[in-house]
Parts: sequence; C-alpha cells; structure tokens
Amino acid sequence: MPESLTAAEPQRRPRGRPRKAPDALDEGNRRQELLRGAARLFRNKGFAATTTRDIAAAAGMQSGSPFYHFESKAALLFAVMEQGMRAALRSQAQALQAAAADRASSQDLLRTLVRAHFDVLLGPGSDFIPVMLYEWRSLTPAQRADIARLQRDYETAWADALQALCAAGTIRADARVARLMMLGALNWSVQWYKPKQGASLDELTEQVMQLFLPRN
Amino acid sequence: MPESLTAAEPQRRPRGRPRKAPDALDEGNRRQELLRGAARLFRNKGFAATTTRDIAAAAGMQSGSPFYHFESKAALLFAVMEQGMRAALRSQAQALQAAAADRASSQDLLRTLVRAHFDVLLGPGSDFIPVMLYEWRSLTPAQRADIARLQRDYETAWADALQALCAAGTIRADARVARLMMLGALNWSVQWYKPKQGASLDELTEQVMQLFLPRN
DNA sequence: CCTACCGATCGGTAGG
DNA sequence: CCTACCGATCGGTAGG
Repeated sequence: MPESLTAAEPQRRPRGRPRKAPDALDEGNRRQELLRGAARLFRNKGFAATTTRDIAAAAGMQSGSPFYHFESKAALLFAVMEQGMRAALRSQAQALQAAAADRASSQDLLRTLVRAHFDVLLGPGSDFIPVMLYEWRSLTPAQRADIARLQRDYETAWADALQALCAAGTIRADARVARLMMLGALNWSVQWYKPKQGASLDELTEQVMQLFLPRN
Repeated sequence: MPESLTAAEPQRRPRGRPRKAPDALDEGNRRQELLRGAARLFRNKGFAATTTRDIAAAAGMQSGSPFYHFESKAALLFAVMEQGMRAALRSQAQALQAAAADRASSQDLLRTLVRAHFDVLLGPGSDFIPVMLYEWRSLTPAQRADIARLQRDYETAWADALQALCAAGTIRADARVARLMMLGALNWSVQWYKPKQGASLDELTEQVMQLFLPRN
C-alpha cells in the first residue's frame, strides 16, 4: 500500500457521535441486550420457533453478530435460564434475610416465598424464568443438569418452610406433594396473569395464603 | 410397452399379507396413527422442533404422505388439541354423571373432577392435553378461539363446584383464583409425575383434597 | 461486529 | 400414499 495514502489520514477526531470503545463494560451491555431480547422472544414464540436472526434484530445487530457473543443458539438459551435462576436466587435470599430479621413465623416465611416467587414470575423483566419453565425440553442433558442444581437450591427454602408447616399440622399433606402443587399453582400464573388488570401481586399472595392455609 | 409383458401378468392373488383396501375405516386408522405419533412427538420435542418427516416416520409413511391426511403441520397440531379436548370432555361428563347418580356432595364432586383431570393429564395415551397446555402459543388466533371454546366448557364444571365450596366457606378464596390455582397445581404434574414410580393417581387425588380442603 | 456466504433441512406439492 | 422435487429459511462461519 502506498505510504502517501496512510500518511494522508488526518489526525482529527471523527465527526458525529463517537463510536464507543469495545471495552469490557460495553461488551457486557451488548451481551445483556441479546439476552433480554432472546428471553422475550423465547417466551413469546418458543425456542425452536425463534431464529437467531430475530434475536439479532431485537438487539439491532446483523444476522451473524450474535455468534460473536454466544457460541450457539443453545448457549443463548442456557444463558437465559442460568441468569434467570441466579437472579431468582438472589431475590429469594434477600427476601428470606428480611424475614429472618423479623423473626418471621413459618407461615410468614411461606408468604415471603410466595411473594418473591410471584415477583420472579410476573414482575418487571420477568421473561427469564418463564423461559426456563417452558423450554426445559430444549436443553441438552448436560445443560439440564446445571440448571437443575440451581433449581434445587431455590426449592430448598420451600422444602424447609413446608416441612415445618406440615410437621405443625398446618398443612395436611405430604411435604413434597405440597411443594410441587404450590409451585405448580404459582407457575401456572404466567399463563393467565395480566399485569395491568386484575389483582396485584400482593393481593394474589394473600389469596394463595388463604387457599393453602385457610385456618389462620 | 410390448403387449406380451402386460399379458404375461398372472391373474393369481399376490403372495404375502394382502394389502388392506383404502376404505373409510382404514383411512381413519392411518389418520389416527398420525395423530397419536404427532401428539407424542409434539409433547416430547415441541411443535416447532418436530418435523413432518418425524411424524411420517412414526406412522411408517414417507415424508410427503402426512399431507394426504392433513392440510398442514398446523392443522395436525390443531387436530391433536381438539381431539384431546373432546376426549377430556367426554371423560369429565361420564365422571360427573356417575357422581350425580350418587348424589355426591360438593366436596365429592370436586374429588371426582380432580381424579378425572389426573386421568386426562397422566393416564394412558395422555399426550394430547399436555400438548395443548404447552403449545398454546403455536396456534393461530383462529385456532386458539376454537380450542378456547372447548376449554370453557371443560372449566364450567370446575367453576360450579368451586363456587359452591366457596359459598359454603369450605374454600376461603376467590372462586376464580381458586380454580386457576387448582388447575395450575394439577397441570404442573405433567412436569414431574412418573407413572411407574411414586403415588398412584388415586393417592395423588387424596393428597390434593387434603391440601385444598384440609378441614374434612 | 458486519459482509457474504454455505450446507442442511424444512414444509409443502405435482404427478402418478 | 409414494417419488421426486422446489423455494425458503435456518444456524453457523471465514475473513475482515
């Protein structure tokens, strides 16, 4: 290449909006945008019916660009679920910490878990966990094992609270069945709950408590 | 073609198993085989991830042959759900008839509905309703409206039974929320129930009754 | 992160 | 219901 051409390159700043440097922060932002868009699309159309082109477009990218951030479409699905579960675990831990500080009863502990779960399922930015609930079969066995470990952690708090309530006779059913039924009842709400109409998540929590613990 | 070749064709019956005539009964059987295979595949892999070639192979056909029986892959999905709902409605009506003959209480009526629902979800040949529960978003709006009408009929019996129990104070929650939570709890069982191990459907029904109606 | 592209696969069809 | 096929689309990649 003739030296004159490179030497002719001016040293002034480029006009217009400066191109952001591809530093670590920025790369995390783009990756995060991909994850949010993918979560929304996976939830609304399903994993197999969502194309990587859909996901790229949602983040304002060209069709091949998601593969700069994620190895494959399957890796994107896994990342959505993993990030969803880690956020859910943080949210649950925070709620339990507050309940412990209040010396909450077993019943109030359950209420805390129900309310936190509704937030995870139906609160703002809540596409990640619904994707996990309804795209489990789209994971590879190895991915499933990883997510299952996070789910076990999440359900431990439920198992403990329900065990206490069963032992006290407040709930009269096998603790495992009670846990599966309660979580199923709550998880189903993603199918019918409309945020802008009907009961608030606080009201829904009270309804659930009255339904499962009618004595108090 | 030389006449000798066609004239040489013998008039005797072909050897081996006689090819079944494509009469109405037979066509219904083949169609039914396609539906059963499609239901199983849609349940295990999801609608979008199942190819019409998978479905053809499950029925022992070549790749283009399902389209002799169904207009499109979408029509197959709709037929699976519609047939599933019609069978569920028949099963529910039969159970309710027996309960009415026994002058069943509201509580026994609910037990009857729970038991019939478990059969629909988890009993033998129960792939059709799980497909409906987890592939709703794969339907076109027009298909959705048709299936929703059948679902409304199915849920009417639940609404009536729960309304009676709420009015009597046996269940202390909004009747609509109670219905959504109960059906959600039961529907979730398709995610964890293993027919060959754990509780039977009768035992599970008793657990559900104790959980939701603990007073009696 | 974009451009340009590839091989594979998919739903569906014409003709028999 | 099979054979042979088509146009479209898809996940993913090389090179920059």
